[in-house]
Amino acid sequence: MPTRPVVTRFAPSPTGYLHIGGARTALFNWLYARGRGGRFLLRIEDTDRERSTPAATAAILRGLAWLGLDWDGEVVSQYARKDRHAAVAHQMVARGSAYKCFSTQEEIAATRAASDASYAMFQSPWRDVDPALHPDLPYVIRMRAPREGETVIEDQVQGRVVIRNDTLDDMICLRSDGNPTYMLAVVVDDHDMEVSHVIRGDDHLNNAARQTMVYRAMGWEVPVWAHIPLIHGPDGKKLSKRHGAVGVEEYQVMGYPAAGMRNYLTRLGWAHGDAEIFTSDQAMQMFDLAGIGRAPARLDFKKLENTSGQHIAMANDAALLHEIEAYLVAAGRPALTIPQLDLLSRALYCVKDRAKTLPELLEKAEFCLVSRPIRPDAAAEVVLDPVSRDMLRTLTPQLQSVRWTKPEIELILTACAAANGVGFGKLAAPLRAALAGRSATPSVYDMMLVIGQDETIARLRDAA
RNA sequence: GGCCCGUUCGUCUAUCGGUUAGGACACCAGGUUUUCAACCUGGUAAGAGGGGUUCGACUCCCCUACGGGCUGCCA
Repeated sequence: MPTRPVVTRFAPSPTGYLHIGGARTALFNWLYARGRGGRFLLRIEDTDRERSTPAATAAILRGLAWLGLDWDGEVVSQYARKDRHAAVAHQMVARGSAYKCFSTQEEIAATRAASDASYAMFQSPWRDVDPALHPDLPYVIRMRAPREGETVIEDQVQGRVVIRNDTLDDMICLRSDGNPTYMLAVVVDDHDMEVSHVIRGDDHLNNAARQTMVYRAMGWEVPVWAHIPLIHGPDGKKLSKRHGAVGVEEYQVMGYPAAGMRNYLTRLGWAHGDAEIFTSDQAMQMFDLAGIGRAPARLDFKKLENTSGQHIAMANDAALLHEIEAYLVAAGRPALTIPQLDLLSRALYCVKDRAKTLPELLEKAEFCLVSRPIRPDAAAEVVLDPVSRDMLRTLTPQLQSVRWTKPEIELILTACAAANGVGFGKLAAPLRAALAGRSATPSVYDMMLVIGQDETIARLRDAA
């Protein structure tokens, strides 16, 4: 295998959001390059002018940025390189490895219809026509693909794949409007960008054979191929809208931290022994093409949540706070005030290891984010049942008419318990049953500590 | 239709001819715990089917079934 600098790339077509599968492909390329001191490039495949949109490109860039997948150099627009592609196409014609075809789409369709085998490949009647006899009409440039022999793809994931040349037709390289097709553009760009490793979805495995022909025709070095299986939905079917979240930004809105997302996606369809939870730096060191599985992997939200939770727990507090702020923006939720941020940062130690997602973390930190003093009309509140109310009355008669948040009630009950020498669990049980949701919260002690209930704590200590 | 790829616990996977087929998530049971979460212990659970090759096959070969992809002037 030739040794040249490692250069990988991610080359999405801007027709929508950044697909979760595309994100994983980008991640693999990024890990491979970054782990080997190579370069990771980004190219937008926008040769299809009908469907490419600037908004889609922006969404893709946003998605990559959120996942922390940084690329080297400028974003390359494939469309902007159309002249170069056309030049190569004509160069191939000059070399005899491609030819001008004047058949129109209607003619091709008619030929197919007249044929017995409706699946028959189209064989252009212009393949061997003397150029001197060419009409002055619009034409496409087709590859003069070899009809004998076979093309071999040495794939790092799928192994050695042999494709008979007679099963490949003369693909179009240059459209009749002078624009290149994907099949030509991708090869020219990868060559010009000095891409050494093409890591992409296995839906391109067959294409690799045709693209190899272009490399050969131009005398260019063929890159190392690695065709990775696509991601499927939980039901094993191809991932689609009906599976719910397909775009990466949806995952950001659901509150998964980028590091957890990266870890999960890396581990989805790739393994390195028993390694499960790792940082991106560790992933870069471990990542290799040999560890990529050959079968499509299914998305498993349970495992994603677990991985996500472990990353939240191991996150650096400052970084986590920033991530939370970014999450709130992405989710369209109100930003936290400075005092709230301050309180939250103090509460992190007792809430971050018990949340699977960012919104869940916020929910468990509700006790320190709610505005104080708690007012009867506060949004997050509960109405006490008679038994619980009675309990509260034993210590603080003036509390009867006030409605409290759940954590607040537990706080009060703790003081209550301390005063009566009764265990909190015993006293709180009936009340807890009456509380809707039974949402998990940090320990009362931690909550009081965070919100500065030092006096209450002191009283508890005395009682104990 | 043709060609190509794939198939180990429910899920992600380890194994690269010889293992009681391992780990993780999920699940179940028990423990710990002043709540929840966390944590600890244990448990259920897998080589699609059929032929070969071999002393020996999850590992190699063939067939079948199932799943996926390509077969576009889409990428």
